[in-house]
Amino acid sequence: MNLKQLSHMLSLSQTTVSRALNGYPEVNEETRRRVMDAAKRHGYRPNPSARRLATGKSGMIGYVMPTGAAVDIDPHFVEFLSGLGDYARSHELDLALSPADADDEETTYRRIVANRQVDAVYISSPRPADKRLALVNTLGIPFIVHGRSEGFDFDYPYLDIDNEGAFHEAARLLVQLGHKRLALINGNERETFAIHRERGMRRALAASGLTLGERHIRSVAMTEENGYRAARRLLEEAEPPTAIVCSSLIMALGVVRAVRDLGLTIPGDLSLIAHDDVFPWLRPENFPVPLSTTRSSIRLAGARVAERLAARISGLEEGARGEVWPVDLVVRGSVAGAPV
Amino acid sequence: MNLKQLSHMLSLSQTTVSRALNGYPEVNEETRRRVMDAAKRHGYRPNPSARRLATGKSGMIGYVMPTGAAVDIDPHFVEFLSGLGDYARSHELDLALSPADADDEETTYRRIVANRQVDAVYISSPRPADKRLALVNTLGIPFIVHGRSEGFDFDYPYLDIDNEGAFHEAARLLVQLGHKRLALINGNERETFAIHRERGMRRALAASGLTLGERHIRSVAMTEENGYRAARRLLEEAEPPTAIVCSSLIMALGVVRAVRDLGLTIPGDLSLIAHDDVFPWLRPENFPVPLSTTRSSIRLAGARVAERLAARISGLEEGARGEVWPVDLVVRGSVAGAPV
DNA sequence: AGAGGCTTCCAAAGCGCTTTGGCTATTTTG
DNA sequence: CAAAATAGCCAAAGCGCTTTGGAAGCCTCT
Repeated sequence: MNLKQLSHMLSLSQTTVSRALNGYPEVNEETRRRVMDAAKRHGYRPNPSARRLATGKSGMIGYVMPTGAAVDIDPHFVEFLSGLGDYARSHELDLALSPADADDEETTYRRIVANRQVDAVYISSPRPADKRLALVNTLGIPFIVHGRSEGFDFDYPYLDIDNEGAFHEAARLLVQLGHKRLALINGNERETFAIHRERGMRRALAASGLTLGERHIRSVAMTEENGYRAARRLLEEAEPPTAIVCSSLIMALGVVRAVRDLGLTIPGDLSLIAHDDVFPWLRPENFPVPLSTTRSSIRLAGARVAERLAARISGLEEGARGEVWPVDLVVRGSVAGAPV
Repeated sequence: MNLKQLSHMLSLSQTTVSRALNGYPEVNEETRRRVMDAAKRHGYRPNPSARRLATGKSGMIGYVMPTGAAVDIDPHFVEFLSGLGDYARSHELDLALSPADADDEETTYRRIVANRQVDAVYISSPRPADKRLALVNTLGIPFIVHGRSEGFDFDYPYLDIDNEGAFHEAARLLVQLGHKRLALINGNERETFAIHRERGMRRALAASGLTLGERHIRSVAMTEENGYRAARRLLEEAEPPTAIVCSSLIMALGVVRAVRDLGLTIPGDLSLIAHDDVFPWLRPENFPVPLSTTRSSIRLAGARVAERLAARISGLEEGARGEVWPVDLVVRGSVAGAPV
């Protein structure tokens, strides 16, 4: 059932039927009802390919997905996607994942924009002065960044959590508990979120005259193994930290294992706080010692990004509005006063 | 730059240019070279929307993604996607994720097929007599199932791993080591892979005159917490199992925690084998006691599924070929002879 | 030399929608 | 009451590609 057939069966022109269905004003309300009704009854759905060709809109949200044998998509992505999809579904949007060579995403961005394959894109895990940002900004496609970049002379729309504030609070708590030697096991130091977290932690320490030595920061890919290694190195030093803040639950698994291997205990010898993106399959309260966390649902973020993208596509949202979500500090058994 | 302009600039008809570009025979080889050359020089790329409208082919692989507040996409998905994307990239295919109400995926399948939004789909986590299979089969869109279903009167193309064989081997090893009370912590019992694993394990036990009692099987969603709970229940019974086979690494985390909480040891009191889909961020060799696993890279499976879908789209693959990959049994420290 | 067959090209008709530019009544306005 | 505005509808022109149905030119064959 296509427009032609439908309009013929209603003895109306395609123009009128099209307009009736798309809510244009120049059509009699009763006619509109007739049309709407017939469309529903016959299950008419406009062909998206045709509509896309005519309007240039695709009804899709795009994501350029870096791939390659050496590239690991991180498990956060699926949770984010889950939220994004949840919203997208209710608004008849589909997602287009365009795999790209991790070393050359630009070509792919240009292609999907030139071909009008998607109405908007979202960008994740931005770095300072991230080239993708500058690119989509000049390409002029609606976009939202999940996270933040830095060092641009233009503003851009983003959704981020208050990483700096979160880690500031975490560190502040530890300092208040008497800890003097803190360490940070961070994610990739080239990503903005990691920079912000470090910044927040330093700020909290500085407020009490403490510092975060170079040897007390580890920036690594967020795997269990890296968490373990980082923790071992830290804890085997001459003056080991008495508290660690850690950028992910998965790394925290490794930290806990390291602590055990060294015959230490949490929170007796070491206090631990980790950031929790809220995975259904790994929960901080189920750690051997319930883990204190800075918590923010990445899934909700996905839904919100989808919502804002939809708003941008339909012109409801404009400008470079940034949105920063506060992060909960959830204290559980893994923190205690500094050992004497 | 579109076809019209290009053909005009070459003083050829659109027909000829189109044919030259698409490799049709009815065009002079020299003309073809001229056309190809000019196309490349001017960076001409056919508009996919137009092509799609004309041909009905979209250049996309589809996946219907169940969503909803209660639906958790499992972290395996992202690894699979990673492999899929890796292959898709090299063949200029994009992925279309269509979010669907988890209770009504049919509507979405019908929509993407009717609208010709994708050239092929893949189906994951099938169940016996899975409705999606029957549906796509009648809808007549190329597809591949990742996993297997059962109980159909038609064949279908799939890629699966030898779950039954894997768990058979795992159980057989444990039996050979003298274990008599084995338990299985499985995934959702309604999914075929879980059924196959149970079947494999039962078969191994039966071969030695042993059985797997109802109380020695737990079928749960694959989270750390569920692994913990299942293990506790099993181990707190009057006659606890001396060996557990577990369907996922994530659940195995929980099992390990339960064992510790009960003051038991691996492999002294309990031998443990888990299935490993090969995540970059959680490796069995890094468990407190290196974990024995049945191993199969889900990422490679993703790449293979993409490859076969591409072959099906272009007509290179036909029929209902099933492909079953063998699974490695990797023995590490977590298994030992049954306690005396 | 004329019929038949290739080769190589083209004009034009889709694909199914949106949108422009009218056109005809009907209503409002001065 | 004529003129102007408005409401409601339509025909037709795109959007940019593929594909159908020729057609012209040149060979080959009898």
